[in-house]
Amino acid sequence: MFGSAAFGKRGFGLGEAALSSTEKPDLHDAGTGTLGKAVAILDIVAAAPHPLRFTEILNLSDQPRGTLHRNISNLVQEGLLTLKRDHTYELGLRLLVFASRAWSANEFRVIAEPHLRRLHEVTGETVHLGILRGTEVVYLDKFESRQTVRMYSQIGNASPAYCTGVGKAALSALPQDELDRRIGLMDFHRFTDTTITSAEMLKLELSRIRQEGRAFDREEHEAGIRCVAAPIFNPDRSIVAGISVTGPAFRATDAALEDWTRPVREAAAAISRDVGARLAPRS
Amino acid sequence: MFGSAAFGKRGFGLGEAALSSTEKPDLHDAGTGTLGKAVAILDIVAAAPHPLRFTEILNLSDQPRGTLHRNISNLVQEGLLTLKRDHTYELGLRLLVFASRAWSANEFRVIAEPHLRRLHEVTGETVHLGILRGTEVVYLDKFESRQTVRMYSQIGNASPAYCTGVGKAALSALPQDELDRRIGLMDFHRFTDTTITSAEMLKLELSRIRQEGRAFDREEHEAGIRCVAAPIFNPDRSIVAGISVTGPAFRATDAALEDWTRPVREAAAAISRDVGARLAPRS
DNA sequence: CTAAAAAATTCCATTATCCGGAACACAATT
DNA sequence: AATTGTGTTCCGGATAATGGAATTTTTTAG
Repeated sequence: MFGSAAFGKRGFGLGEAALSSTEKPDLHDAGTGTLGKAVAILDIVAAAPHPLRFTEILNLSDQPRGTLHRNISNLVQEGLLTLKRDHTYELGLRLLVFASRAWSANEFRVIAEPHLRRLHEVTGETVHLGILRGTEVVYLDKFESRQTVRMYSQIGNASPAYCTGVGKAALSALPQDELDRRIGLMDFHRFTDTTITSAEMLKLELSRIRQEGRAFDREEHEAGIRCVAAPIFNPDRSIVAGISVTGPAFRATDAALEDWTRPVREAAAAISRDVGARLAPRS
Repeated sequence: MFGSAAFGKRGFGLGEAALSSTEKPDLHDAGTGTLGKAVAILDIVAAAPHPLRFTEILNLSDQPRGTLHRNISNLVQEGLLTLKRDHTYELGLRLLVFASRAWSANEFRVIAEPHLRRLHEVTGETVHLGILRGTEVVYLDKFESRQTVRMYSQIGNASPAYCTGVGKAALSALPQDELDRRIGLMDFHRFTDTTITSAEMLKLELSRIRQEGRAFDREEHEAGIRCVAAPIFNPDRSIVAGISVTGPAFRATDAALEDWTRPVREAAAAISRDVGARLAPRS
């Protein structure tokens, strides 16, 4: 299987980000000048299931040979891309260095951290924090029940929003027009037999989530994994995220999910509150 | 039209990387064209101890207002930088997404992983894998003794090579001329009272390390932390890295470090061998 | 081992793109 | 209202990116 190629294209961060209000409705500007071309290359290399050679990148990109070669060379020079001895390319180490800082300095994450920890202690299960970026959820933090699994395996991962608890919770906090816009960009793919596979199903599910204030994921993304999630957002919706308690199906029964609902909601509310207070326009 | 001399300046990754041979001793080339300027901005934001505003970045960079503003806007648009509501900038989420892939797909790391795990099981202590990048060591992987500390806190971190076990081990594997070049770029800073603070001291230490085939860090970087490390490298030195076993001073006594030496050296040798075999020019 | 094909890299005239000084908004401060 | 500091936009000009084609290197085939 092969993740749908279509990336969101545009940058959503925390600030201006989440609801891109005054955006020209062009959904197809393929690259903001030179930098855009460079990032497009990184995207191609990142999305590939195996290390790519020059010509492979050439075929996947729309840049002419000469141009592409120079752009790649620049990326290598900057340490964002690496040319290995076997003539294949890898994402560069410098990205790790940047990401390390991006993570540890991220204010939103720092604010949420104590609440995550508490939620983990209360439930004893794995807790995730994810933030909405276009139509995907990017996992920002995680507290694991059993630490046998490695952390990096999840943080920074981007999953489709429509089939994860955190993603659906976050979507439910978007204003209607913005939500519709994003749903329009989605590309529904069936991962399991409970996966939501149409805009209609998703909208129905979201209205239920809005009413109940919590979202479930009953093996919609990965078989054997279930969770409850709740939305996090600040007053002007410039930050839209979610938090979840996850467990293996045999432990995360309907009853258990019901039990976790209150603590998850409370943690989410607490984070929303703190974020509203500490990341206000003027501080 | 002479061979080589191809890629220049800086890019150190895995491939051609590690010994960048024919380079002018430029110390601070502030930007390879447009991309270089963009990365320079990311660097400034990453290095800052607190979130920066536009004017602060302006003062720290050598780009004129108009130029800087446009470059920053492009970065924000690409999701590599985030403009928050309080007018400060943060590194963007997209860096996390890229780094997640960069880490999980990194061939060198994947090859080393089983050896790291084994070393951790044998010693019962924390094990680090770091790769040399210029004058710094970037930590690529880590197996912790007690999993209470979070992983991300170390992976992707870049530390000066001269004051860490992994760094010194790696440096010891460089050819003399390349080593001299890099030492010339170093900026010695005293972290503790055992920190190496001059090129002479470092060279002396490195010759000892080369003889013994292992490097110590006796609280040179951080008080209370000691380790033994061994170098990893492939035949042509295009990959230069190190592996270490680390512990708190009270446990990592001289005797303990001596005990760990053999397993560390063996793990390093095994990784070097595997890397030589699997990342050969022709595969 | 040699020949042929494919892939990777370099070249260079053209022009699109980026540059950057300066003017313009927009706050916050007095 | 005046002032200062900060962020954003403009636009002619120069630089740096472009991309087609030639060259070199690597790989495959004979």
